[in-house]
Amino acid sequence: MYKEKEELPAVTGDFYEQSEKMYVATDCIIFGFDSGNLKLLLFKRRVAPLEGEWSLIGSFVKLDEDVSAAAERVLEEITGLKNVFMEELKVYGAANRDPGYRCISVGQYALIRLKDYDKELVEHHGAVWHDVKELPSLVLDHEQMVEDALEKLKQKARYQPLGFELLPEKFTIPQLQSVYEAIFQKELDTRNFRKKVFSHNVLVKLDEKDKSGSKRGAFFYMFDQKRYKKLVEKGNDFEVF
Amino acid sequence: MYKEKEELPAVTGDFYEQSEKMYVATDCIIFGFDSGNLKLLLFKRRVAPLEGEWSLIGSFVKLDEDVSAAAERVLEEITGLKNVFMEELKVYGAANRDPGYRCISVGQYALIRLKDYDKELVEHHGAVWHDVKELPSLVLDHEQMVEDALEKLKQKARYQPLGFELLPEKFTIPQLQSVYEAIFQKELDTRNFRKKVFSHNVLVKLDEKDKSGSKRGAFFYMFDQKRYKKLVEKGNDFEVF
DNA sequence: AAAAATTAATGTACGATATACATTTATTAA
DNA sequence: TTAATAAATGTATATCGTACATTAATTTTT
Repeated sequence: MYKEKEELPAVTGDFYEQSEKMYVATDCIIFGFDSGNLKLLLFKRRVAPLEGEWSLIGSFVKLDEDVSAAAERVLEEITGLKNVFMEELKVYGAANRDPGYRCISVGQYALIRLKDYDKELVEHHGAVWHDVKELPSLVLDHEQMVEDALEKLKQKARYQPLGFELLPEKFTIPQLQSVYEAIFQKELDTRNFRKKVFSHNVLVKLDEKDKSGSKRGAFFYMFDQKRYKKLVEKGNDFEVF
Repeated sequence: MYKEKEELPAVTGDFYEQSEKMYVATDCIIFGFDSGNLKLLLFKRRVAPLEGEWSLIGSFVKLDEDVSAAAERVLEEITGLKNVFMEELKVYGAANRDPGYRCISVGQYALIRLKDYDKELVEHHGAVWHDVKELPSLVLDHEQMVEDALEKLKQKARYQPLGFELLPEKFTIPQLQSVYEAIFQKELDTRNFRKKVFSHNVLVKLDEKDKSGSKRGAFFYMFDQKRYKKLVEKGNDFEVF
């Protein structure tokens, strides 16, 4: 027999010693929506290294903490929000991505309702909302993360009802359309949009109107989570859009 | 001013000390295709811990190594193959996923041509191909990884020409259909399948026939990478299937 | 009180695509 | 020559995507 350890150093699953530490971090790409535009929450670093530079909001993953929990912790620390839509984007694992340390980062993107977050907390951390069309330079590979997140959002939003995550519970159809126009970066036809979103029977019309946007006013709607879940369970692999 | 470090422990991006090590690994979900069935390459552990148990093939990520490079290294060490389709699946980051150590794993799935790999190398590592419909129990969260990979493959294969990665360069339409039937886990209509795959003009018909599967023989085709890339560049967001 | 202004809401016709479905063809083996 | 086998092909229908213009409700202005 051959000596297993020597001939099969890496794939056998037994541990070898690493002389330096490997760090694991998570960075959050936090999206919001306001007056027709997608917004991104960025953070101006107030300590070295990279003081004064804009970056995403992140943290190291603690040794006894799930990676997803780390991202939830960061989000809550910055915005005060729990239980919002958040999902893994991608691992950023280039050996040289962070000069000086070896650190991989798990990018996670979140969609939040701009009305809900804790403004004091955000300001206290030096975090600021930026229009995604006018972003400053970001540290490290954070610009890549944002680009990837925008692309993933575009893809996912076609088959999962993500638009609703960016709006208040009560919203109007013109508002919803505006969200999707921001995500897909193109204008949509009003009539076709309505046809599509109504076709799934997951919107509940309310009696109330939103008069802030027009003289006539637009009816409020709510998204029916239960009915949506039933559709998914039935294996309905439908396009929300 | 407040003391930044105390009040903002985690989100400022500066380093705090971790008392124990965080390990980063990668596990490869390696798919092949043979006689109508999807196959998965599994590895019977020959050393403690978990000796004798089946697991995916993995490795720790080295300190000076990209995460993706680690997966490529594992794949080559096991199969002798380079430059095959491989893509990140998901991070497995539960704090307690590996008893004893804190280790996160980046799952990566690969699609390989069964004719190409180095059989001696595979056997030498104690790796064995299993039909995905008859898998043994796997260690840790590896069963979850396989399930996730199968689901992702199903999703991705609709919009990206992944089926070709599992076949030899020259293949017949019945073979190709068989691959997609294995991926989607359902039977497809011959006429509609042909209509669809030919509609994109990315298949090149050869003069040669494959007589192994029938008396009449089926013509060989090749996938035209260049023409496919042109379509993608034109922004053609088409369903391969 | 009437008119103007503004955004919300609605329907239809046409083209493209998905789906369901049965027969003929090429070749080998008997 | 016949039988057997899998490969190859076309059409009709339903569904869905897309393009496109007018009317309705309400407030503000005159």
